[in-house]
Amino acid sequence: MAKKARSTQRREDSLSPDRIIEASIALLDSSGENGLTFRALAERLATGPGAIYWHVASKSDLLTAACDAIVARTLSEPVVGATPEASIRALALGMFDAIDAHPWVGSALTRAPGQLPVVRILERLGQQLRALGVPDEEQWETVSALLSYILGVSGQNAANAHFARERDADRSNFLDEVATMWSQLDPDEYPFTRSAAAQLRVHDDRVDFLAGIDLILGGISQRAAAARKGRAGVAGTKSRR
Amino acid sequence: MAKKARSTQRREDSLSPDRIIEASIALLDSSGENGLTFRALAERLATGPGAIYWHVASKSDLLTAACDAIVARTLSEPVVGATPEASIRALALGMFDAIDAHPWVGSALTRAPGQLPVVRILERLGQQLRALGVPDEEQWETVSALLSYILGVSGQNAANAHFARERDADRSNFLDEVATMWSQLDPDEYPFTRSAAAQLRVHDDRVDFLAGIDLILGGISQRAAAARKGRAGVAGTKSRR
DNA sequence: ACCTGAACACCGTTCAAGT
DNA sequence: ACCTGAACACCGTTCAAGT
Repeated sequence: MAKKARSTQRREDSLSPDRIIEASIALLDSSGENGLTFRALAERLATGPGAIYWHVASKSDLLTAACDAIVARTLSEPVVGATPEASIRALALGMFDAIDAHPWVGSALTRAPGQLPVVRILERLGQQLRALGVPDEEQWETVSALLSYILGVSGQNAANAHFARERDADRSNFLDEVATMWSQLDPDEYPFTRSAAAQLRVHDDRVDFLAGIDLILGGISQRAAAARKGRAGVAGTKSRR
Repeated sequence: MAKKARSTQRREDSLSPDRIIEASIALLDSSGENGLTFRALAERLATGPGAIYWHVASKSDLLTAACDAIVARTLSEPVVGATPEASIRALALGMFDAIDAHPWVGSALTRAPGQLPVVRILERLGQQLRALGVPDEEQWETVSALLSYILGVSGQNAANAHFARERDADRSNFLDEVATMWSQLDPDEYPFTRSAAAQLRVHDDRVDFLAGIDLILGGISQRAAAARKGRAGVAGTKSRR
């Protein structure tokens, strides 16, 4: 057999960042956040823990890279022809579903501020806010609000999934435990939470998530309306902040 | 010397959950999230790691308890006579400042879903939403949105502080690094993020945070206005969702 | 009832040594 | 250039044994 022509030919099963990331995703999906271990990973890749460090700088980098792979996949469809509001909703729901499928992505996102996976989301949101006509000076705080909300829900979802895994391996079971705890709180001190316990049992995370996005979008459009009115009416009276 | 009268008298320096929690807070404030260690804690309390387990069930319980102590302190002032909106703003800002002073509280909150510290915040928000006249069926999703946003910002702040500590011990230095990274992104793929890099350098977290709260409050009032209009006008046309 | 501290079963990371 | 795997410096948690 003549040797292969390609000069950078490698053994099919040799290590590479991509193979390591794929194995990490598989491990995280099957065993949760603390299932990702250099030793477990090495076993899965039929190598030693040290080998992985040739391709990857640290565990947190690896987690961020795995997270980024999921985010990039999720944001891959461009969503043409929709209104900016619809695009933001679609983008947000896409992220929600991705985190629902891979809860560890939620905590990875909140632990990688300003890193590539977060930037991908920021960019998409920002472009839609521009399309929506949000004035330049308000774009940063508006995109920050949307992003914080999305990351907040992500983190909560991840934490719920993590707790459910640790405690009883069932998620609705865990929510039920929390609801029971809430309904046993002191009625004088926690009237709202007690009544909310019932809602907690029947709520739909996805619907609640979208309701929050709509609330923020509503705030954006209200602010835009106020700005229009301000421009049309008398000078600077009643301006914001 | 006659022995003291109190029957449950203990050595002044004996262990108690409270002393352990205070020592934990001191440790977390001075050495960050992973400064809290049973060995370091034991040394500070002049005892062994095993002794702590007599009073505390696990590390995550301890972290939640420390977090709860800060949250309870922060929410202690009742804020009388203010409008519901102003109360929500004050409450949110209080939490923001507390997390700014104790960044580890941010990540502790996001890792304790449905637990006491989160419930305290939920309750206060919920009571103000009732005062605001948000209808019963909308209270849950509204309070969820506010809470997710607050927790999202908390988590981001905690992550920023954590990263800054790990990398260069200076926070604005870290934001500068991120801003530089953003400004070097591909202009075609990341136009928004590149232009946002400038804002990142000069922004004020606290102002941005409040702007997000105002956006959500705006969405709430807009929804209320739409509901009033719907009731006054023709039947169910233009109803939400 | 409360405390001690050694021991267990793990971690991430490094690094001399190999190919 | 890439891989091996033992070793280092940690962890949280348990538990027999003490007072």
